[in-house]
Amino acid sequence: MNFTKRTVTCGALTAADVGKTVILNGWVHRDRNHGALHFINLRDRYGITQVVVDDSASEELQKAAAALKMEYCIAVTGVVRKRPDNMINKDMATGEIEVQAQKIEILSKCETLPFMIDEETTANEDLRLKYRFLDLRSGGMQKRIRLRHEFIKAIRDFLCDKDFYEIETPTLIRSTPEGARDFLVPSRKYAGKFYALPQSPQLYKQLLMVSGFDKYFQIARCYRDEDARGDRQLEFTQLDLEMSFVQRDDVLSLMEELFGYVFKRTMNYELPAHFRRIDYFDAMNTYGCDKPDLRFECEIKDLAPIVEKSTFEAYKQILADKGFVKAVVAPATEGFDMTRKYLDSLAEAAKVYGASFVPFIKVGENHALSGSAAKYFTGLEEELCSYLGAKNGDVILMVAHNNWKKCCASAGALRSKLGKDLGLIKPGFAFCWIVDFPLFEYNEEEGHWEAAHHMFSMPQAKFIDTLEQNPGEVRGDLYDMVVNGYECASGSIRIHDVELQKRIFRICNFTDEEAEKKFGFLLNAFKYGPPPHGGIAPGIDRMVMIMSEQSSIKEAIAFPKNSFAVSPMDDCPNDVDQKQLEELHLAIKYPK
RNA sequence: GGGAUCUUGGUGAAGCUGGUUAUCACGCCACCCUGUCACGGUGGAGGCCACGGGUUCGAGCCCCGUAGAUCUCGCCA
Repeated sequence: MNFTKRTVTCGALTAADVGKTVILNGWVHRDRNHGALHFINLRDRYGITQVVVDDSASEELQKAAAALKMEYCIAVTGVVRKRPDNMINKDMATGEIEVQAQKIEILSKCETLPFMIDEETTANEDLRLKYRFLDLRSGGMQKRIRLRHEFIKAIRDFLCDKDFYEIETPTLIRSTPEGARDFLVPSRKYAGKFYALPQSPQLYKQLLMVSGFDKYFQIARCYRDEDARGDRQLEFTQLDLEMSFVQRDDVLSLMEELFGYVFKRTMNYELPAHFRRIDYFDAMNTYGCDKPDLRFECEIKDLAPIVEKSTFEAYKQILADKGFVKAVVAPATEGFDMTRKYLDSLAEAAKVYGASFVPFIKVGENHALSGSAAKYFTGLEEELCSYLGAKNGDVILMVAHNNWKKCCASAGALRSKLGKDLGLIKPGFAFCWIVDFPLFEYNEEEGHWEAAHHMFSMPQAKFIDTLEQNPGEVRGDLYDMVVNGYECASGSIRIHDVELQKRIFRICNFTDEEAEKKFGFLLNAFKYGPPPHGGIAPGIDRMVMIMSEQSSIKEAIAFPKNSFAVSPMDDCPNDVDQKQLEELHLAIKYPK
């Protein structure tokens, strides 16, 4: 096809180009027609350039300009000229110049838009996804997709400089038990058999270690057939990474260096040389979750010592039953009233995680207490306030539960909501490591232990001899990287010993025969000189979401699915032909 | 599977304790305009207020149901 091909992009021209004849290709972003003077903002991925058609233009050119509508794709031939001094637009990269059009060619027309192409699209998400190709034209989406590209490029540059190999692993793999639900792919050649899409390249990267590729990474697509969330899609991208002959701190240091480099390069943001390391139990007790947002304080305190002395019988009973009582102090905040209604909304947030009610105490002058639970602490006013560091105007919120995790999580929900609502969150990026996770957790429904992380993580040395005696006490060489309250990477030092691996399978209720059948290829490989190894896998989409200060992972993905795992644009998932089903030896049994 | 919130011209919103002609901004169409840059001005078109029932003299508003959306609990090694 013949068209007038661009000689420059819409972001390139400066005062240095004045006098040049240029050709621009792009979309009509804004169109300001003053009759005999007509401005057209022409946009492409690189920027926006102002095109002018004035009364010196031929009648034909003026007509062509008048026919333009928003988002027409056009070619403009013209001469770069400096704008008059008082007409320079300092907010535009190309604001010093404009292009005086000599010829305008319409490359393609555009129907009336379903929504405006702005910096950020305000239309509801369903419509944005249906017209994702238009939504992606917005300034915000363009920036985020660019950031994602630069982020991945910086990762590749950094790791390749460190002698890592980028190696691809299969996306049609065998389905393995445990973990998330697999996406299955039916086999045509083998009736009744299936491939699975990988939840992660976990086993392959371990096998690569056995093969001697001692520094591996991959920008890997992963698939988990679970319900979506704000920060979770069923299809997502990880930086999958593994190294041989390393210990935990080697992996953590590498990540600190990597993210320091990447944040500096892509955002000119300085990260600390080392990220704080927090023991899993400390994180739960202090922040109420294993992915704390460290951009604000508002720490959770154990209230048991004070409650013991109080007359709060309901809570004392919970403590007597080996339960837990925790408190969060909502700091007095200018312009924010702790109304009854707001306190109720806090209680609702905590109840989601198991708290049955949330007593509160308002602190007045000289430790005067009021509120639903104040009466139980008569005589303890000063002690309570100094223990919690509560001052005049603060509100003390309490939660209790027989279950430690639920007590922590309820308090964590309070902390989290207060951080957002009271504006306690400081700008920036707060990285930390959560370390020493328990290796196993008990599955009440199934009635056996299972891996908290996955079955290939190394128990810490001091537990190895006595794993079976009390699996709940065993801590693993596990680590999560957390940023601003999001789990952004998860990793571990792996097991590389056949016997130890078999013991872990047994604790997780796999017989030797089952383990051999399902993981035999890994156990077999471990017979042939496997190196000590470990790794980590940061989530790319989630990092880009956080870096661009978004709260939805969809903002970091070009073509995401909606919350019901549907793509409204191409209407997927969709029906397939009966013939396809027959080739795959499948029959559909519809639910009632 | 559960919970919360929501659904009003193409888009985003307003619409109070139910009251007659459903309001505003952007967009769209027509015309005017020589320095705009989210241009401005004048005029115009465009709505069974998601769908189906119910209460009422009267429903965008109240009640019930259905569908869809967003967030969330469970789930996510």
